[in-house]
Amino acid sequence: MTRKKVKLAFITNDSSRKATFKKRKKGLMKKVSELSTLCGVDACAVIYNHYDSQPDIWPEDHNAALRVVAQFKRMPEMEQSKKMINQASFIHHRISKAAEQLKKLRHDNREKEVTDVMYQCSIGKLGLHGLVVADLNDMGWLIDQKVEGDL
Amino acid sequence: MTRKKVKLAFITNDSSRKATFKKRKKGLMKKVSELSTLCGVDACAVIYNHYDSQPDIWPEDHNAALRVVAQFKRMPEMEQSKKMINQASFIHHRISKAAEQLKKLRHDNREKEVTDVMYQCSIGKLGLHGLVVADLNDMGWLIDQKVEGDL
DNA sequence: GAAACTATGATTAGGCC
DNA sequence: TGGCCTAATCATAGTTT
Repeated sequence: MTRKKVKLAFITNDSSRKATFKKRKKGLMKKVSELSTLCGVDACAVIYNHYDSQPDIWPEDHNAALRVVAQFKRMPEMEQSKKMINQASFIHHRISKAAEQLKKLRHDNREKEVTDVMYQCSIGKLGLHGLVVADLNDMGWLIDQKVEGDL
Repeated sequence: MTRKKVKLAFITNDSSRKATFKKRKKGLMKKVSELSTLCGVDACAVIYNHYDSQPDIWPEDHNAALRVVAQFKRMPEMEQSKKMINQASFIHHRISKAAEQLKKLRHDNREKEVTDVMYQCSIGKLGLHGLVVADLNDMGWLIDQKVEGDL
C-alpha cells in the first residue's frame, strides 16, 4: 500500500527502480496508445533503458514510429540544432546524470550511517558525548525527516 | 463525473475530442517526465496533431529529444525498414485512419437517425407499421445498447 | 470555447509470496 | 526475480461557470 506521496526523484534502490520502471513503462505505453486512438493522432514514445541495448517503443509497428520520427525530423528548427548532437554532448549528458545519481547515493548512505549511529546510541553501545558535531547535526536532521514522514 | 468506462474509440465530437486531447496530452507528458526522473532513463514522446503544423514534444529541450531519436535511429533493424518509409506509405496510413473514422461517423449517424425514429414513434407521429424492417432491427439493437449502458 | 470542478475509474507503491 | 494484491494516489469525463 502506498504510504505517502512518491518523492519525484531518482530511485536509488536497484530492484524497486526496476520494478517501478516496468510498471510505469507499461502504463505510459497504454496512455500513448489511448491518446492515439481516442484523438486519431500519430504519436510515438521512445524509452531508452541503460541496461538493454534497444529502447522500448510505441507503436510496436516500427514503421509507424519512424513515420512520426520522420515528421519530427522534418521540422525546420530541428535542422538547426541537429548539428549540436555529437558524441561529446551525448557523453556530457550521461556524466551529469551519473553525477546526480552519485549525489543521491551519497546522501542515502549518510542517512544509513547516521541511522546506525542512532541505533548504537539507543542500545547504549555508544554515548552521545562520543560523537562529533557533524553527526549530531545530521542526526537531528534525520529525526526531523522521520517525524515529518509519519505525519 | 465519469459515469462509466470510456469506450476506446475515436471521439467523433470535435470539441470533446479536442478537450480530451488537451487533457491527456498534458497527463502523458507528465508521465514521461516522471518516468525519466524516477528511473534515470532517457525518454521521449512525440505527439503529432493534425491541426498544428508542429508536434508536441517531451522533453522540451529539443536537443535531448533528438538525442533519444538519434539513439533510436542508430538501431540496426531500423535501418532496414527505413527505406520502406516513403510518401506512398505515409498517405496510405492517413487513408486507413480516415476510413476508420468515416465508418465510425456513419455508425453514429445511423444511431442518431434511429433514435429520432424512436422519438417520432413515442410521441405518436409515426406508427411502427410505417417502418421498414431495417429500421426495426436497428432500433432493437439500439435499445439493447442503451439498456446495456445503464447497467 | 476555455477553465474550474469533482466523482469516479485508472494507475501504482509497497508488501507478499 | 517476477507476478499478484490492495490501499491510496492520480488522472480525467462530464459538468458547470
